[in-house]
Amino acid sequence: MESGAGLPFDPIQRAGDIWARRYGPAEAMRVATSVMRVQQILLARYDAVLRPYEITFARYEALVLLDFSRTGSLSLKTIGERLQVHPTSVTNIIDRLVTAGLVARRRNPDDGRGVLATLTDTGRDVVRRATKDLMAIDFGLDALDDQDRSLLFERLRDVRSAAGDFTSSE
Amino acid sequence: MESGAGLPFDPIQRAGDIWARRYGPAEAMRVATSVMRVQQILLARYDAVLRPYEITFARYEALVLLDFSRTGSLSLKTIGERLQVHPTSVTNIIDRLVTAGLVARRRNPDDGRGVLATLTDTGRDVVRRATKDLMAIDFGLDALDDQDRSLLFERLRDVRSAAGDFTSSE
DNA sequence: CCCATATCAGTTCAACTGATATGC
DNA sequence: CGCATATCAGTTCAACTGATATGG
Repeated sequence: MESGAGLPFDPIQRAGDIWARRYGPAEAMRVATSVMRVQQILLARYDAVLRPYEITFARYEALVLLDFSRTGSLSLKTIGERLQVHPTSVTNIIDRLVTAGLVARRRNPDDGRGVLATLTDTGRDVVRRATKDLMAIDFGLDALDDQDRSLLFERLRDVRSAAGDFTSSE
Repeated sequence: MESGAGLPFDPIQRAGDIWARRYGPAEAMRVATSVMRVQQILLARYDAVLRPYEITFARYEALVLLDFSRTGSLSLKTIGERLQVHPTSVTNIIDRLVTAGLVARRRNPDDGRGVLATLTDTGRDVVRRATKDLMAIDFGLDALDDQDRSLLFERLRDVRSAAGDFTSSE
């Protein structure tokens, strides 16, 4: 992929070496910095792929969640919980998707306090096409084989679990 | 660590299962989503630890880089390259650090176009104490042992390398 | 009444674009 | 002159706080 930047050395490796001499054990810092940087790289690539559809990755994630639901609609509350997004951010994300014609808002018939976001036909088409495009670039992870991917998922799940992100095995 | 949220199931695991039935192979998507979420979790924890010092993680990273340099000073250009941050963002980050009295700006004597950012005594004290605090929480990665950390670093390095982030082995 | 859900107004933060000043 | 470095003005985005409206 090789975007123009490209230092002639690995800045995280170098920082880790200096860190180890100056501060102490550098293993955690190296992983932390790597996660930050990879997140930045991946997000930039996803946003580039999604630009033609005029959606951000955050909005794409909301569309996927809706496409997954049986009826194509979910309460904003549920969307916020699943995507771990702040209520006001959910309102904003759905606002944009409604403006773009990809989602419709309606009151929850079962609970007048709630609002349901529902995929429109256009929205369903966009999420399917965007997904195809993201899978075509392998989510920016073609450097990893399936074993690496499973391993990475599991270790990152351990971190999420320890942070109290969810509770299944306890 | 258990912040209040906490779903009764792993939302990424669940999304992966549905994805596999609806869209196809879900390994890449699971890793991608995990990276996004872990980055969010870690950043929130770092910002909480750094709040007493009134710096963000981005500003902390700049302080560390300066502390690592022989003279405690680097050109803004170098800082931007190492931290992979946009020039205007570097200006902003250094602005804040100067206002907080942690860094001083001066012209580069060797190149009048450049500006050097230099750690103040206060800045050096803050970065040392903040580092101690971050190491005390193990950078939020106490769920991983050293072997996991090395493994994670290496696989994430593969992703960064494939993205052209640096060139050392080619 | 209290609590839940969603929204609104406004703040902070960081990435970015485009234009500009200054020095090599 | 062209090019590099940094800054400035302004936009977009997302997370957040605090306040508010509405319904259970």
